Amino acid sequence: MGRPPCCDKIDVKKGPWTPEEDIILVSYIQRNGPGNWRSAPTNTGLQRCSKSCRLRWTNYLRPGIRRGNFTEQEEKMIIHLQALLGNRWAAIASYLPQRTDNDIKNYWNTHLKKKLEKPLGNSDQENHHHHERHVNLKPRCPSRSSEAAMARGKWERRLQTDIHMAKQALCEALSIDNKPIINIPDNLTPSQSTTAAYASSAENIARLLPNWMNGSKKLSQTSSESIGTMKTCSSLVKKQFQSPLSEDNESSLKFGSNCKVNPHDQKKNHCSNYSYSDVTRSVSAETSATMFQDESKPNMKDQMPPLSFLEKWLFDDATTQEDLMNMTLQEREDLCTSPSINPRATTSALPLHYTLPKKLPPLGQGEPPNEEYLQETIKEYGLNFTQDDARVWERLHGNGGPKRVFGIGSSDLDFVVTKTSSSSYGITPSFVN
DNA sequence: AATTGGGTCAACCGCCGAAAC
DNA sequence: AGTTTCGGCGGTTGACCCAAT
Repeated sequence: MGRPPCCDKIDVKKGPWTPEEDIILVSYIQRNGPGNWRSAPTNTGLQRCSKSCRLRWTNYLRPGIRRGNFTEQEEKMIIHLQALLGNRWAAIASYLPQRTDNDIKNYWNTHLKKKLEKPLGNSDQENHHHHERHVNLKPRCPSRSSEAAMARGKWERRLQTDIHMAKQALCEALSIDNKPIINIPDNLTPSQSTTAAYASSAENIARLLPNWMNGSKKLSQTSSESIGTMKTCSSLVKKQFQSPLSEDNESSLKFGSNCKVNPHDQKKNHCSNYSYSDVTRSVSAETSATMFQDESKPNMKDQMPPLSFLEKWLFDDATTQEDLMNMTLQEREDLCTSPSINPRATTSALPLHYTLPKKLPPLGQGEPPNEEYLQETIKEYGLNFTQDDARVWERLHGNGGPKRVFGIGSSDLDFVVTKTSSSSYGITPSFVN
């Protein structure tokens, strides 16, 4: 005997998700956190398989997702990373925190692949050759020995790890200044960046939850404001969740007066069917991103820092790339831990690479905040710290123990729903074992 | 106005390793 | 230890849109 199945495979619904289904799923995730997909269909009454729920969340509903309008920088990064890593879209997506692997894959298949195959103009041609140089690194030639291929595989993995480590170090170092780190291209206004139907996930959630940020015209500026708006949202969600498969009267509550929405018309109407589009604009992706913790995407102070050495390397600068390529692993590690890049690195013997746990514990099972951890964190940030620090946690507990998830509020889904802090200290109990 | 063909992208499929029983 | 499912991933499909004819 093995595991019991998560859902009845016979009555599973397929095809596009309806807004009602989205609401049900979002509500469920607000209560239970992402990760427990197995129980999602049974607990919500959704006629979807767990896999479909997970996919819907990770590719579409998850906050912090930006859709469409790939910037030139993103495009270059994808091209370079694809050349370096191949079609490992999940790995590539980990360098573009706001993009899903599915989106990147689609964008590659529909835009970039063709673009690179086409004969190009002068400036593009350089990129093309540049790209080809990378592509040619790949072990395509069957005459190559398997040892060479293996060595290359190892080298790629090491390089990937190194890049990741360096990026995180840079993220950490640069985010200390509390600079705005969200990476919205200059040429896009907030509304432009979310013009597509179901454009940003913040928009999605707001669409599903009309009072999501009710009463906060501006972006939430203080934590109390955020809490207030979250309260509104939360109570609404609770209310909705009590009768998720409700009839028209409730769906009109959810979607406003024009709520007879055919999902396939959404693209046409560009959200005009929804009465809360203005409210939606007041929600930054960043704000909403902190309200959920995704289990598959490292939050790691999520966004990219300003153009870094590594980004330069990823984008254009062949010289820089060669420099990095020529570095030994040790040298690259030194770069990552250099105090000039990461002032905090000197105090830590721990690797900067921190992998987020894949699962969140069920509500109520998180451990209480650890005193030692709190003291260390307060020492590091003062009393007003608002984020957990995995590095501190790991320094105190090593790799064996339970791991703390980044981010107050972001990982504390219980808080989002119940509005009661999970701990008297105000930090989240989001541990995994 | 009708048809056609290419572009786009959400969602499904199948595989694999890990986890649960 | 063996079986079954889950979760994650990459490849693919098919419905929809839109411009060209």
